[in-house]
Amino acid sequence: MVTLKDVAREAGVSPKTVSRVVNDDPAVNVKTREAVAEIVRRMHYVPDHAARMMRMSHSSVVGLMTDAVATTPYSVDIVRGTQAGLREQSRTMLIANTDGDPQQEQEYWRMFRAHKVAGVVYATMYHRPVDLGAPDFERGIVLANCYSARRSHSSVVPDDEGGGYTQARHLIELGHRRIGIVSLSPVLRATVLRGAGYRTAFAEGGLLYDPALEIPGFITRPDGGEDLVAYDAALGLLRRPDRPTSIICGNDQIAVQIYAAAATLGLSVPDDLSVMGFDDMTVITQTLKPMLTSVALPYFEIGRTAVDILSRINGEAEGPVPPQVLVPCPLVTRQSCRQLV
Amino acid sequence: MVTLKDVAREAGVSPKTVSRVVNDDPAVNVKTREAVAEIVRRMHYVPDHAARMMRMSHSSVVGLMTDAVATTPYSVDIVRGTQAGLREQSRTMLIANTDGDPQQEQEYWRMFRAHKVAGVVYATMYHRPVDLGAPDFERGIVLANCYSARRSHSSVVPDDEGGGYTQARHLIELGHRRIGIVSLSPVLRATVLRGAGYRTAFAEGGLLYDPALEIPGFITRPDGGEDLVAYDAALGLLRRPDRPTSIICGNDQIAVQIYAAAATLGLSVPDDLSVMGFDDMTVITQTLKPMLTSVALPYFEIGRTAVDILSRINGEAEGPVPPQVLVPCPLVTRQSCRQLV
DNA sequence: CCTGCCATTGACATCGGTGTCACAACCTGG
DNA sequence: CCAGGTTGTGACACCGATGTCAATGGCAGG
Repeated sequence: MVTLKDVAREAGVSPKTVSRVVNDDPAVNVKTREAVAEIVRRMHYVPDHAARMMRMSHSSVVGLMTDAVATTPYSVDIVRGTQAGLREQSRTMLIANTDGDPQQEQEYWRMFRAHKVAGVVYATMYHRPVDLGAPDFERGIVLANCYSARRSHSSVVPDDEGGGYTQARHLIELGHRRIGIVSLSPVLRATVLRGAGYRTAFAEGGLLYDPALEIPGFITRPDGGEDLVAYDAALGLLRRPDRPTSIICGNDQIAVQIYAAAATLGLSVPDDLSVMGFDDMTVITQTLKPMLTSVALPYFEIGRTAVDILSRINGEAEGPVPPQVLVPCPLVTRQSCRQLV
Repeated sequence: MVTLKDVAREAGVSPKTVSRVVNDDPAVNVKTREAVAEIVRRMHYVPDHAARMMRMSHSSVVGLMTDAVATTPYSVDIVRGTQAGLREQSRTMLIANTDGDPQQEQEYWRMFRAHKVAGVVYATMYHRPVDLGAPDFERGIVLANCYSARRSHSSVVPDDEGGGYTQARHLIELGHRRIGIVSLSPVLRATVLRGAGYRTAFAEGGLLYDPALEIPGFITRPDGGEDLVAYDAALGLLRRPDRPTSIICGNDQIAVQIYAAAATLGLSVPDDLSVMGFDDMTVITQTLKPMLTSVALPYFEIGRTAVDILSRINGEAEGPVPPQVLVPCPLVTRQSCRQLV
């Protein structure tokens, strides 16, 4: 391990001067700076993070605590987004996955303290309220994809209401007047918010919201798990005499089953039925025939924004600290929705 | 921040004694130990990672370098598996996602050095050879889901050959004699290995391998991207007069399109056609109607095993350091394959 | 009672950086 | 030519832990 002192000896200056060069302190003569910089390069000197951290009493590492990000495949994009944001500040992150276990979570909070992380992004798999177990943690905390039940922390969440609006609006603009909805479990906040979005779009388009056309595609089992019943839900909708010309899905998995139901009934997508997904899981949306039009969950952007807010909280960046940021859910148009004449 | 000294003062002993207690050094009187331990708890003392790391000149953090794990959704399970392994050693990981950019990769190697990570798990999205740009890195490196082109590092990879064998074997056991294959791009190592597995199983079952029944489901564009053409490939296979009774897929996305092709031709899965996936992306396998039988890529296990090997390399655990570990790909039976009478 | 060993504890140096402050050399304007 | 300022550099202490080694006290054996 080559240290400051080694470089200093080689360069014939004091360690402090090398430190200055490494840290871009302007109070160094240009000639000295260049000479030292050259030697730093030549010797492959890398400042010791531990020593620096010890002296400065805080780290350049940010903690990322997640509950079970991995189970919804694309929510890892929160991780990617977070990292992209940190990279610009040349920081890294320590990652901690709790699998939803409070015990593990406690453990990881302690670890974050030990590492003196510069802040924590707390991300969840579902858009939901959380109540951080009062972790006596001095640095900033930002919630990603979840929000504080007691409004004690800033949060960055997808604009589910806007997403629902976008779904409905697009179909209405294509001329659809009878729109079915196969939604997520009604207990989810996303479902409620998107419902509001649908209603707004319907009202704007002069459509009546018909509760009979909205059916849950997932049902919650007594054990807390969920069953995907979108296939049956879709059959129910599509066998009605006044069957909808299009269906809005709570997520892309539901759309897969809608396709299957349509195939079963001999209906063609999009000729006989338009289908609109949510989440934009490319593994599904780009794989279905025809490819699925969907509204994307902006996970990457959520992660990135969370980092932004974090540096504001820590006073490293200018700008206000909003209690909540809504990140828009963009429409991704593919081939599953058709214009009605 | 509560320090050793604070605890020592409070306990009326020297800092060194507190250190001994915290580190379970047996050379401490039982009474002293208990008294100090109590105060440590009461004061919420957490040892400063930076100071410890500096003194010990290595960290308890392991680096995880990935190329683009996020684009294949379930390969994040490598991350989860790695973490699960580290947790048992009460370690954490620094995560670095290079997006396949060598420049970023260099940067992150430097950072890992700065952090004095205890080792690195280098994971890739596809099972492929890699050539680490000779990072002058003293600690252990283990490759996950990839292997060293120059055999210079240990690697942990899925047993693709075994996986292919498992796919074919299961169908043969169900009585299938005409088996179509819609494979991944032929340039992938996985495709070659699984091909070998198919042949072994075919030979064992007394089947002839017919090249005309194997068609790529992905084709590589000139720009390096890939197009999913499994739908057309499947139509080709299924329109043959001697159409196969079952199809082995290179991954689950291909299976989605096989289902679509079958629906187009009025064939029912599994009555008219059995379909066997690969990867076991639950988002797909549990969503399709009927649910897809598939062979799982054991990403979680790969990550976990990599951590194991790493601690052997670093001499923290007993056991030999194998140059390569093959992790088996287990069969996950669902409803898409049927027994032929 | 003395010697030597063991169990326990503490003083001190040290890891690799950075903050503080002193100091030398060089200006600048009166 | 000098007071007062500016610029560039280094000496030194310190961050919080742990390794080394010495010191202390108790006890067994001779």
